[in-house]
Amino acid sequence: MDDLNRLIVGYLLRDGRATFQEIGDAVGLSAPAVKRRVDLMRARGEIAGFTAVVDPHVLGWEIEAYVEIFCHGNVSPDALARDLGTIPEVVEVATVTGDADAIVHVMAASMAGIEASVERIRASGRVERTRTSVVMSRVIDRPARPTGG
Amino acid sequence: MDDLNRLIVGYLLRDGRATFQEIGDAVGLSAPAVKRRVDLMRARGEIAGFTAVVDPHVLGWEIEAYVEIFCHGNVSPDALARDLGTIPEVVEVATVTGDADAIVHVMAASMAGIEASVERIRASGRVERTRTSVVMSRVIDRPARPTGG
DNA sequence: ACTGAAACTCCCGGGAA
DNA sequence: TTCCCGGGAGTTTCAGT
Repeated sequence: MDDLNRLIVGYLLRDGRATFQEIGDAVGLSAPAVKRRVDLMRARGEIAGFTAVVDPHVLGWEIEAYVEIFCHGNVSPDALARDLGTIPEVVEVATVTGDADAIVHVMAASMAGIEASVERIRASGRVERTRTSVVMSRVIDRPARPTGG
Repeated sequence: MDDLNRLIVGYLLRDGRATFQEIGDAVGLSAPAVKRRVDLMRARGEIAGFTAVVDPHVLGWEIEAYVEIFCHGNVSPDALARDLGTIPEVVEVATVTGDADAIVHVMAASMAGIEASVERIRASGRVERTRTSVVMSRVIDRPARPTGG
């Protein structure tokens, strides 16, 4: 991963549909050279793909919440992935330091969907209790952190 | 926002660099027809843009944290956006119900970067105290929630 | 449908191991 | 020499009107 690739990635983050020629002009490479590098990065998994950036409301995901989960004893990330991976509303899971064992980001079409998801989270394995913070308004949401996939 | 547009968006979420013709074949439209619809959705802001999906580590954002912030009195989303928008490491901000007033997602290149960001968050305006949960491992990170921008 | 432009695929040249 | 990487031209496909 050299600086040239970083430049190309930076360009693609700002405009995922930029032409290879356009990128090439920006970084000082020919279009085929850019394509080769992009193909390589895709093959290596450094670029997972390309996606449209969509207002979540458009997709019908109206409500979201952050659920802190507190577990019995130790939690392995693998177990978490296994237990929570089957819940479609679960969009993000990260084990964290501090009070909680993990933070789960949930998105659903309605409050009932959030409730059901939290219920499923509770039911899954070692979860002792949860603490839910429902999002009232999303103030900042930057593309700096691509969500992977 | 009709079903046809939803189909098109769905296709673009899976492949942000799909050609209009390819999308047209999938949804039963001609390429120009697809383009007109996509242009309209972009103009309306339903599609905010297109971006590459990148492994965050590749960009040098090695460490992330969730910072709950507790404020004096009321917090307006606008004020939050103004105060926190200038901190580049701040990737997500959402006002929430529950204990905290808002949850801030921070990504940085190092723990020092996280620390500096939290310091800046504290310094900005009405923040009374913060509670930081550093991410140990990101277990699930789904593309279902496009990150906006 | 038509025009211009971009993508894709060769093959070639130069520099480093 | 061998391998890697970038440049260039021809062909096909796509974008835009």
